[in-house]
Amino acid sequence: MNNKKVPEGTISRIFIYLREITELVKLNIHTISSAELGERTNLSDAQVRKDLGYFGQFGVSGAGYNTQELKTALEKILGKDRAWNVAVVGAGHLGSALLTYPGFKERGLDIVAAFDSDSRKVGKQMKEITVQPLEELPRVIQQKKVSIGIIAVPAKEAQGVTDMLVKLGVGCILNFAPTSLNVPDNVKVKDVDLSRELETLSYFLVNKKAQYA
Amino acid sequence: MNNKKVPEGTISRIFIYLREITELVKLNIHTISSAELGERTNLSDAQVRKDLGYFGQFGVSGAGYNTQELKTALEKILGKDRAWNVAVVGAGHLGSALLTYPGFKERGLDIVAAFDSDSRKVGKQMKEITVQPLEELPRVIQQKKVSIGIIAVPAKEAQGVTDMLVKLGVGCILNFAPTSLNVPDNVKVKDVDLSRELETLSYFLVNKKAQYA
DNA sequence: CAGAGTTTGTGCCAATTTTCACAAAGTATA
DNA sequence: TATACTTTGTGAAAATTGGCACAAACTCTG
Ligand SMILES: NC(=O)c1ccc[n+]([C@@H]2O[C@H](COP(=O)([O-])OP(=O)(O)OC[C@H]3O[C@@H](n4cnc5c(N)ncnc54)[C@H](O)[C@@H]3O)[C@@H](O)[C@H]2O)c1
Ligand SMILES: NC(=O)c1ccc[n+]([C@@H]2O[C@H](COP(=O)([O-])OP(=O)(O)OC[C@H]3O[C@@H](n4cnc5c(N)ncnc54)[C@H](O)[C@@H]3O)[C@@H](O)[C@H]2O)c1
Repeated sequence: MNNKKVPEGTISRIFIYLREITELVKLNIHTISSAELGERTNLSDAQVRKDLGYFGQFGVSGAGYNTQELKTALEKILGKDRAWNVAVVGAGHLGSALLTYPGFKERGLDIVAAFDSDSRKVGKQMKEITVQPLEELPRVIQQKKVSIGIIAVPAKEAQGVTDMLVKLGVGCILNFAPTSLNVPDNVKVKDVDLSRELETLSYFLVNKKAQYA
Repeated sequence: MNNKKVPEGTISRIFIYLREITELVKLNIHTISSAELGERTNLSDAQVRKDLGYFGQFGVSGAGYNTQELKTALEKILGKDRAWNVAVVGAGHLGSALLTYPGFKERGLDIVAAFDSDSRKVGKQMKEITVQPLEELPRVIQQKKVSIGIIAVPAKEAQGVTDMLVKLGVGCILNFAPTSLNVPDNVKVKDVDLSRELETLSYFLVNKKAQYA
């Protein structure tokens, strides 16, 4: 264990390990080595050990990691021993897909509200959630103690919606709109720009020959 | 200009610059400095210059960059002077959202086919695309010269579908399934794990106090 | 319980990426 | 045209990140 800053990549990978470990516990596998865990996650054994090392010492030399213990420890550290309340703004194609996805709840991410400015969308029921008008946003966000917001509105609406959320104390935002959001330093934004992901892949194709020349 | 390997992050950011520059051209703004471009994209001026520097010299000292020229140059370099054929496998909630999204085509990413193993989904029309049965995949992928595949099937189906695509010569894959895919070295996979993105954000909340302590 | 084998945790090094900083090259003005 | 100002392009420094390698810690077997 050390006090050094944990790299962003490590945090992301830790959740991969946790996902795998959870699977192993279900399969009644009690022990796993960093090498095996790396194999299953397409990462190196050294990477696995180094990543876990940021959070503590969980392993046993010569034996590996106890899956149940590691699972419990990681869940505690990562804040997975509680659920997080999430709100989706924009109940269009993408917003709807997110609202109906059961995988979030399974992982402690509880979508508790959805908003849309279009009256035709308002009132729609999706799973347990009813789409509410944008006017309700301030009240509901505070009442339901939402700490994570998802932006699924068109790009030119994104900054405005973001400002509302930030003002209400939402601490982080997952942004699907292809635009750069401005937020204060204490708010964390994660962009998911799908066009850009595909474009980056296409660039790989453009330069494939070069790479292997 | 140099022959050095271009960092992945640079490639991703270059598309951000291009998006912004395209906007500027539309707004009839003819010139922009690295500082201004950085401002608009939440990146540093040095980062902007260094990134562009991997691809050539586009600026004019004392003046900045000509937006139209930079746009044309970047589009050429990035392979945006042509379109890429994309196929979506899995026409469920997420797949449908992707199929109806007009933003891809605008950026030269042409979804030309969609497949689903569920007969209830097959035949559905979404924009110009009709969902086809999985059996048609090999024929269609080759006929339509698909070079990018999008995996939007459940996690346990993902590897099987991936293997099919890889076998047919698809060069890169955007994977939405929360699982680690195994592919040969010459195939590029980009994972979009939305649960993990949200989890990573929640970790930020857990450690927010610590960060500012 | 001794000796062989396994696996962790981590210091150190290598590679990559970002930031700094400034000479060189331009613009603008009068 | 000269002078002041602006901005680029890029080496060199700093920071971050990933991989190696091995002592130490533990297990397993006979
Ligand atoms: N659908 C995709 O596959 C896809 C892919 C990449 C990026 N995106 C991005 O994700 C975002 C959403 O995409 P989508 O396909 O769901 O679009 P969509 O048009 O289907 O849905 C957007 C929704 O936002 C609502 N809205 C508009 N302004 C609003 C506001 N100010 N407050 C609240 N709601 C508002 C609209 O009424 C609509 O229901 C867009 O920014 C888009 O560029 C989507
Ligand atoms: N919807 C979301 O918001 C969301 C969020 C995070 C991750 N994901 C992931 O994205 C993937 C798709 O999610 P979804 O919500 O669209 O699920 P979904 O169940 O709505 O759609 C999956 C589709 O894949 C089809 N399918 C199943 N096996 C197939 C196969 N072998 N070949 C072709 N098609 C097959 C199904 O018939 C179904 O239509 C899943 O892996 C999910 O975990 C989705």
